[in-house]
Formats: sequence, C-alpha cells, structure tokens
Amino acid sequence: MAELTSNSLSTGRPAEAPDRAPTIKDVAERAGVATSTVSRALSNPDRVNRVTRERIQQVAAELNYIPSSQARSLSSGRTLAIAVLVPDVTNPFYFDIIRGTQHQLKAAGYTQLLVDTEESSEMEQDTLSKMRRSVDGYILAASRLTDAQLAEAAGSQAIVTINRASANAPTVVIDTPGAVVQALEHLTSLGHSKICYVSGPPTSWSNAKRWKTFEEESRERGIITSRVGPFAPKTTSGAAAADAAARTGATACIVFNDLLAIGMLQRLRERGIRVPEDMSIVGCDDIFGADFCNPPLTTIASPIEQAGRVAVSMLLSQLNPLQGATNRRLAVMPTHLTVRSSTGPAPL
Amino acid sequence: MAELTSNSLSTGRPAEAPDRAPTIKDVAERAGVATSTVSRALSNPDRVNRVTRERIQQVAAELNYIPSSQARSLSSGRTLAIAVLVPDVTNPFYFDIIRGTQHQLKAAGYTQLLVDTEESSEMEQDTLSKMRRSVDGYILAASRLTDAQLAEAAGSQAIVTINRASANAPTVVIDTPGAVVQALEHLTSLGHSKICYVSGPPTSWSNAKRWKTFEEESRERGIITSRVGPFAPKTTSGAAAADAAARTGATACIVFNDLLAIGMLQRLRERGIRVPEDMSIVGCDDIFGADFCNPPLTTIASPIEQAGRVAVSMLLSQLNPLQGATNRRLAVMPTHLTVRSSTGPAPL
DNA sequence: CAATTTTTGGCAATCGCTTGCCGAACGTGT
DNA sequence: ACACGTTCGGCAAGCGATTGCCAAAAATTG
Repeated sequence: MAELTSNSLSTGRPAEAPDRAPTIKDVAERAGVATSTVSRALSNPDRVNRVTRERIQQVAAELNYIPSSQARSLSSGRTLAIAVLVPDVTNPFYFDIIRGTQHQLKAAGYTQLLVDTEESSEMEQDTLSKMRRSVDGYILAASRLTDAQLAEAAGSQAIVTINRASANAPTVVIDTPGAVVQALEHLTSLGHSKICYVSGPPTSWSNAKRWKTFEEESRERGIITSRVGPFAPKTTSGAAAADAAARTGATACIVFNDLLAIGMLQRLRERGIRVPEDMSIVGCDDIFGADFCNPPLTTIASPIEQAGRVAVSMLLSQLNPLQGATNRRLAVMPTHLTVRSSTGPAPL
Repeated sequence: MAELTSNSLSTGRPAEAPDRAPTIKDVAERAGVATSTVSRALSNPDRVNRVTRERIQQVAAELNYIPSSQARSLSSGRTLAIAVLVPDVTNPFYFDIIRGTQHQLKAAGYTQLLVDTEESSEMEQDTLSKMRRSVDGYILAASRLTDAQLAEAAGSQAIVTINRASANAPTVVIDTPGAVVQALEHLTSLGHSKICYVSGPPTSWSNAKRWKTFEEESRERGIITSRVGPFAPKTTSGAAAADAAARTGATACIVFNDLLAIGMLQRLRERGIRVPEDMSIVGCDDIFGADFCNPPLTTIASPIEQAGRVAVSMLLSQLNPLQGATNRRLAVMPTHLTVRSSTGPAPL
C-alpha cells in the first residue's frame, strides 16, 4: 500500500493524481485499454483475454484500485448490501445471529447494514421503505410486523425472516415445538405438574408459537398450566415476572427467553424463593450469561449463529437464482435442552 | 405507502411507472419543474421559493420518493455512512458502544456500517482501505492498529477512536487511571496488599494503560504486585487466568475486563477457591452479566453507550466543521467502582 | 421609470462504473 | 482462398442524483 506512490514515481513522470482515490479510468489509462475492458476484466473475467486481464489486474493492484460501490450499484442496480434488522442490538440473543450473518455476507462479498428497530414495528416498516434503494435484500430477525405488512414488504423486495414464519418469505425458525416438548418432559420427569408459561412480547411470533405448543402439549400430559405476562424481554422485567409466576402456585416455569429468566432468578432469590428447590426455571435461547448466572440456567439451546448463516444463504440464493439450487423456503434449526441447575425435583 | 398507487390512478391517466421506485425525474415531471429544482427543494430548502418547495415536497411525499443514496453520494462525494469497527461483535462490552453510535448516527441522518474485525489488525487495516470509498469516516473501537498504522490511516480519512489514545485522531477514552486508583483504594481498604493484574490482549491499548497505572499506583502504596497473562478477553480464557493468578499468592486481582473476570469466577469456584473469602476479584467495564454472575462482580463501570455517542459527535464535527464548534480531540469518560460481592476483606 | 440587485429555476456537465451493441481480428472448414 | 463463426475490446448511453453557471423574473433603489 505504501509502495504505490513510489511506484507511480517509477513510471518516469510524477504521480498524476497525487492523492485522490484511483478510478477505473486511471487503471484504464495506465493499462492502455478502455474503461469497459477494465470493468470486465475485474468483474467478468471470462469476457476478456487472459493476458489483457492479468495486465489489468496487475495495474489495478499497483494502483490499489478499489471500485466505488456507489458507482457500481448505480449502474448495475445491485448494491451488494443487505440490511439486517434486529429488535434490539443489546439483546445477546441477536449477537450470534449478527455474527452469523456478518460472516456469511462478507464471504459472499456483501456488506451488512445492521439496524436496531427498537422492538418497534413502525421503525421496522420505516427502515424497510427507507432503505429499499440502498440494499438488495433484508434479513428480519424476530420481525414485529403483522402478517399483512410482511406480505406486502415481501412482495416488492427480497426478504428472509428469522424466527417468524410467514407464507410470503423464506424463513428460518428454531424448532420450538420440539424444544417445548423437551422442556416439558424434563419437568414432568422431575415430578412437576403445575407449570407456568412466562410470556414475552405480544407481537413476537415465537412467543405465540411457544405458548401454543406449551398449552397443547401440556394438555396432553395432564399438566395444569397457567400463563403470566406479557413482559418485555429484558432482565429488568424479570422481577414482575417472578412475582406473577410465584402467585400462580406453579412449581416450574418455562420462560419466553433467557433474559427474562435471568431477571426472574434474581428476583426469586431476593424474595427467598429458592431455585430449583421451590421453583424450577427453564429459559429459552441459551444466551451469553445463561451458563454463569446463579444458578446456571436450564435452557433451550439452538445453533443461533448458524441460523444467521442459513438465512443469508437463503437470501442470496433468492437474489442470484443459481442453476440447480432448490430454493428452500423454510429451514428449521434443531434445538436441545441444556440442563443446568435451575431445574430440579418438584417440591413435595 | 399503500395509497400512492391509487393516488397515481386519480391523476386520470394510469400510473406511469407501475412499480419501479420513483426517481427525482418522476417527481420533477409531476411537479412541473426541473430535477435540479427538486434536488434543491429537498436538500437545500432555502434555495427555492416556499410555494414551489412545498409543492415539490408534497409531490415527493405522494410518490413516496426516496432519493438514491448511491446516486447522491456519487455526485456529492459524501456517502452519509460511517463505519464502526469493533474487535468482536459478540463481546458485550461493545453492545452499548454500538447502540450509542447507532442512535447518534441515525439521528444525524447517517447510516452505520458495523464491522467485526475479529481482533485482527490486518482485518482492521483491510477494512479501512476497502471501505474508504463507501464511508465518510470511521469509528475505531479498541483499535488493534499500531501507532504508525493509525497515524497513516488518520492522515487520509476521518477517524475517531474509542479506548485508544492517539496523537493523530480524536479519541474518547474511559478514565482508566481514575478507575484503577478507585479499585486499588477499595482493595487496600479491605486489607489487601498483594494484588495481581490479569492482563488482556497485548495489542490492546487500554490493557497497557491499565497495567501501567496499576503498577505505578501500587508502588506508591507499597502494594506487592504481580502480573499474569496475556489472555484473550473471553470467558473461556478465564480458567487459565484463574489458575495463573492463584499461583501468584495474591489475595486480590484486578482483571483486564469482565469477560475474563467472569471466566475466572467460574474456575475459582470449580477449584474450591472462594470468592471473595479467599480471593477478591475486580473486573472492568460492567458489562451485561456482571450483575448476575456468581458472585456478582465488583467492577469498574463507565458510561459506554455515551462514549459511542460522543465518538459520533466528534466524528461528525470533524466532517462538517461548524462555526463555533471547538473541535475536541479528546473526551474522557468518567468511571466509578461498582462494588458487588466479588470483593471482600483480605484473608488473615 | 430605468438601473441594479436579489431570487428563482433550468441547463448541462459530472460523479465512476456497467453493459448493449458493434466491428476488427482471428480461426476454421471446405 | 473464401465465407462464416468466435473472441475480444472499444464506443457510448445510461444509472440518479448534485451543482456551477446563467438567464428570466421579481424586488429594490434612486
């Protein structure tokens, strides 16, 4: 990088463009070809003779030429950027999704635009419309949109959702039913028969899904269910959640997510309700912190980072329909119950 | 959004552009003016008559016109995008920085490009050069660059660093010396006289800074110091760190960051070393989880989100030098010691 | 009311790159 | 050698904005 100034000096005449970033034109001139040839050599290598191509590539490298993504997308129509919308960047659940998408996008030469929609469907919609010109597609993690909104959006742009099934867009979800069943069996085998579901945000699809499965499966097993909430998916909502759950007389709770569960843990301890002796707690997501909270949380784990990666590949295959690719519309990530210390035998 | 199709129908003739996003030209035609006027009406309102401007704005709204950021930046030279580079998106320490920058950038009409540099200075450099055409500036959180690299980069582009002082770029740092002094006083007042510093990554500026202050201040107070490490700033490195620290015979540790400290907590518990009875631990950063780990961590807290915000405003004022703005080159965020349960009286 | 200044809006060049189209050069089969 | 199919590289027209320059219109002034 540093040597290229000296490099242009070595051409004989002083460097023409002292500082300004080199453009395709600079490369073309220096290589003695037209800009169109440079363009092709760089982005459509087969279209140009090998020796020409190599010369151009060499010159480009010497000049440290980097094509302007703006100019490129202006003329080509593709931006090579994908927006990833998450309800809350500080929620650890999304960390791994973000990392997963980031990895996969970068590998494919795309840029990731991360947007925090602050749990607001308005903001989500707004972003969707404001960014439509600047990205090729969207990944919506835990979208708060209604079905209708989602359908409309998916009609005009490439979208993949995570943890939000929809008939209109490809989706990657985690296997909630399977997960709930595992949790339920774990709890019943420990002797619990009165179990409470601690509900997350009303606009959350996965919350609805979890509750539904929980209720159905519980009925089948003759478990007495109750439900409290909704609560915001934050540790700070845990106190209220814990109090509400304690009142129901349940001996175990399945909690919408780990954030809430961890908050509950703290509150229960304050109130002298022992976990798991008096009350068992099962969380969801196995987020950062679930393993070192007190007590460590039994929780439903899932390969979240992979979910992000899968979402990206689904989106990209939607954007660049390859030959033999069977466009998957749905991916279900497996789950497993990670048992730690927040669950134990039911009190007598 | 939905009404605009019907809107164009109501003009009498069928909608001209059925689907394609409306361009400035569409707006111009519909409003009966030239594109240049539309451009001005929208981004330089004083340059155009009030009634014309309002008509244009109305038409733009009807059409749901959104200017193409690519086209805009091609001609104007500004991208209205800022890249934020962090060493590890899944490190909770950066969450709040990210959220802070995101907020502030959005408020100023900028787009945030988040990049995970994976603790690698090569990747950081690479990003810096690859993105130079697509962003107006960079925020480097905990940069791993050398001084020389940083200086070079800062020479050709707008940069603000966080937690990395540099003569060449404006910086926001947290008040490490103050923090270390607080921690030290806390520990000495509890009777500790042999304290170990648990070191983070060798390329981390704040690590170096913390160690330096620790050593100096300890010397003044007659404390016997030791140092172990370096360790990667992850909970998984905590085990090795704990073992190493235990060997030193120190009764208290000041740990590079909370991630590492939390990992140590787990290991110490496994080994039956009680915290704080046998060993006191002080972390840094007060990240998510520091309050609910076991035992809750005494740590040095700092307004991280605000650091992100400040960094953004420093960067923006660098980009758009306002009139009376005294361009600050350095912002120091205050710190305070949050005492929880991981520190206690020194063993006899 | 003429002269001058200020507003206001349009023209057209430009930003850097992609791509459809075309012609030159180069093989090939007969 | 001739007609024909390929390959390769250049020309030039955009992509959708911004902006310097200019002229028409309006406002101000003496």
